[in-house]
Amino acid sequence: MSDISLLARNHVELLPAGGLEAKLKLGRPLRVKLGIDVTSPDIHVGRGIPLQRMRAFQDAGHIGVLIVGDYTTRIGDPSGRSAERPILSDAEIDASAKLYVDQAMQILDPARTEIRFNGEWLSKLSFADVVRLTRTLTVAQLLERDDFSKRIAAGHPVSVSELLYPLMQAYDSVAIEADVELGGTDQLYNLLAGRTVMEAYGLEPQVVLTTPLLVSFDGSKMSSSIGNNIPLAAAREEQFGRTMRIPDTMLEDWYRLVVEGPVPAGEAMDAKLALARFIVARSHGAEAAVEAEAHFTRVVREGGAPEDVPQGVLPDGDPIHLPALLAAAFGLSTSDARRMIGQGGVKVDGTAVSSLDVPRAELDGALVQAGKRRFVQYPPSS
RNA sequence: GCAGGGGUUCCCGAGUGGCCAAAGGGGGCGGGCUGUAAACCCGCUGGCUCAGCCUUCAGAGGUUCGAAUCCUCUCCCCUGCACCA
Repeated sequence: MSDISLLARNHVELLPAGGLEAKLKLGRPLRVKLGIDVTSPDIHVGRGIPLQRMRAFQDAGHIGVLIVGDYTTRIGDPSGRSAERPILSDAEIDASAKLYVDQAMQILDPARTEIRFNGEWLSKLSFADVVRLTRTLTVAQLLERDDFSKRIAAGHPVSVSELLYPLMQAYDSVAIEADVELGGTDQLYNLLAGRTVMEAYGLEPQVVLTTPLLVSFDGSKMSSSIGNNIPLAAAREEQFGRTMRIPDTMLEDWYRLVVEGPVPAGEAMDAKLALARFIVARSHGAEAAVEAEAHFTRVVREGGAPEDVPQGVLPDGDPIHLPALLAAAFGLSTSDARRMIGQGGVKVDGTAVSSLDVPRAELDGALVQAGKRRFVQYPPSS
């Protein structure tokens, strides 16, 4: 019925050995779980990789169960110290969850996806239930987690509530009776904790399948907080440009993990362009990919202005103080703008300017550029 | 609770009375080189119509001509000890 090598393509761990084969022999659609954190409503290409696995299971007739971690997010980090886990309002969480699901559907098959909010069951646990849950793991087991042990070794704080996160995630598997749980390799600990906890609750433990973390253009794993991400919700030009930033040496990994195919023969440049088109097309459609490439060619490769440059309005006065103008147009500080001018990064109609005050006539009807990518057009006064 | 050690600009991390808007690295930005990149080279990196001025070194007071640096209190973190019906 299902080809295991296809389902488990690119996996790093597939545990326990033979577990997936046994599950498939049950002859019913498997419940394949993937948990998502809704702290920021951002799925990026890297986080899309486990989703691609879920899609493969769906295509083979199984059910994808997407767990929205609304409750986990709602609790937040009680110490209030972590910027990564801000406490969000219910409305923010709901909005964020919706965006998240929309993005996930770029990759998933909606007809075979079940969306569940973990508040559904976590909010109903009594304190006694929570204590029962905590009995399923020991402190030593919790501290085994690399992340915790490293932070402790480095003298960084680990709050007790953080120790509960793996337990909450594990309980999700109990609640939905997961057959398989997917995740990045960074989730291995949590996924395995899910097995232990499921067993303690008298369930058949889930099979654990981890996928590699996608290394981004800066050489570290793709992450929203680092800012090296390519969000599935990002604009077409942005997705295209960010993809083109990856070094040629990463092409093989990206093709294997994202496209799930070989790198096309020929120039690295062409392969990268094709990759960028693939990513944009998946999120925005084939036509968007063509437009994004045209934009990239014009702005980045040829150094020209984009097709639709935002219109600006010149302030009163003559001459015009350029730092203030740039600050207003591009959201810079005037100090920043001054630096850019001083370094020859500001052009008016293609010519670098060096003076801080520019006669109004020179700006009237001019195209102003700051750096490579910031443009503003001032319409001629009549 | 007690005893030590800490909290520095986006991040890491120097600085322990003036030469400090604060070393160095990372990241980022601008320029150059180029096939997009990467690599490499140069420069910049708190704010302000900027040869000057203003606001920063957990927070609030204080000492001093002068404080990131000294003192007091507060908050937070770490380590050890103690507590643990």
